[in-house]
Amino acid sequence: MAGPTARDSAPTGAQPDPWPDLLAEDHALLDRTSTAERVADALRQLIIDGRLLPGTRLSEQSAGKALAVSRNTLREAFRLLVHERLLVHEFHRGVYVRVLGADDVTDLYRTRRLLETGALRGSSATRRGGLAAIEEAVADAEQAAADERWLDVGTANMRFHQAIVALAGSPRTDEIMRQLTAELRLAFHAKPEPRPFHEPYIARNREIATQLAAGEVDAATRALEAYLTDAERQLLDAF
Amino acid sequence: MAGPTARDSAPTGAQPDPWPDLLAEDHALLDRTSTAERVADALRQLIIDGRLLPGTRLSEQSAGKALAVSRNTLREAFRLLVHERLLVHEFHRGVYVRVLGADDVTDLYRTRRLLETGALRGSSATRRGGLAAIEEAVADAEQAAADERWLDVGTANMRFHQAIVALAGSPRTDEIMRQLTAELRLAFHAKPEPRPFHEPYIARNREIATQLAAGEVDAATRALEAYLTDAERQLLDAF
DNA sequence: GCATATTTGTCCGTATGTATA
DNA sequence: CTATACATACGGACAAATATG
Repeated sequence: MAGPTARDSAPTGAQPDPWPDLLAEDHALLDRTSTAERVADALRQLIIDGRLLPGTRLSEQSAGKALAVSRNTLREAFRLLVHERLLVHEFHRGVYVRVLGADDVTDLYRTRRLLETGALRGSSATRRGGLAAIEEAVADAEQAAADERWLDVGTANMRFHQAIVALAGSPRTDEIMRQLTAELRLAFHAKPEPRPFHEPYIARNREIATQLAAGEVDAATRALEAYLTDAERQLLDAF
Repeated sequence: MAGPTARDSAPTGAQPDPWPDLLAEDHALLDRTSTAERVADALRQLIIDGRLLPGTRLSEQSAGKALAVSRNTLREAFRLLVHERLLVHEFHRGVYVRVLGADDVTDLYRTRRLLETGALRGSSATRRGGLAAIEEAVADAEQAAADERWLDVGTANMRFHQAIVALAGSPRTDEIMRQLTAELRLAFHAKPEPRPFHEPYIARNREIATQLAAGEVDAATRALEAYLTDAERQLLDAF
């Protein structure tokens, strides 16, 4: 699998290869990827960053001109993002940045609870590298809060939860969690006050991280469940 | 949101509307959907049914001719299925029906364990309708086994697990599980002997269903975990 | 309610780049 | 190395549906 593109025939000099292994991996370098995927990446980032707000219409013509791609290519990118639930597609009417409803928030937290508490329970004190990632996310959130960079606090908080799910050691679960958090951003961007949505949870993240480091998995799981319940209610109250 | 397409103005006659609410919902009727999605549905079904085996190459030209759609439309459908991991896309080489590796099987079962046991734990004796769906899936599997329809046994078994996850009451979780089971079919189709892969589990499904009906959630969870461990090992032994 | 303009859905032709016999 | 086949990406065309005046 994944043909290594063998480069047996080195140039017959003594000089070592000045290009270390940039090939042989996936790397977005030198567009070893389709433009549709790159367009999807760009649009996804715009949505996650809140520069394309929920409800915004993305016309094929204007978006295609802005991104300098043809309509066909753009439509392929749209399909990907619709599949990720970041866009909605209304037949013969175009695509829009998704607007979450209260039921979406409820469902997102239900799914998160399943994944996150399951990952905690399953990782019985193992996986030391995973704890390091959790610790780092908490530290980043604390630093960002000290600098009053509330949006970065939100990003670090999400990295914290991503790191918790990573304890399960499953690439597919990681990918599922990535999509859920991207979708959750839509709810955050609907409300323009980042500070009260993120600040209260820094201390609770710290507490959970400490409990995990001490091997108190059950306590950490209960704390995480309470965390998710409170965060969900806070988001729902905004509706 | 989700514009209800209000039909306030009823026709002013005494006659009741002969067309009950076919509008106002999603409805696949009268192709209220794009051809790309229909093509994706068709291809997905072909893969799930094993009529397109893992490793098969799907050229744009021949597939487009067979399905009578243009290459552009076909490419949109390909993007969807690649995103669902049923196809793989090798740049400038085309798309292929995915071939699972041992690591994929391991990861699939890791994720299933997380979802299925989590759904069981979370559904503390609630949701009676959910138990009915579980019971029905088990009964279907038993009937199919009696008729020696082993492929249908496999389908019913998967419905059983889908019904377990449905206890979580989350549409997103249901959708995730759907994709996982579709992906798992790829592993089954790699091995052409359906009977030994499905038959041994019918009795175990029955046991789990009985335990659930009796409210013995912990026992059912342990039985389900053992089930998944055994099924995973059996698939891995086939490599 | 009607006529028009705009936008999407779908297809086709084609130039370019890439992989493979 | 060349030739062939194919994927990539673009642009144009037309029908169908929707939005607008």
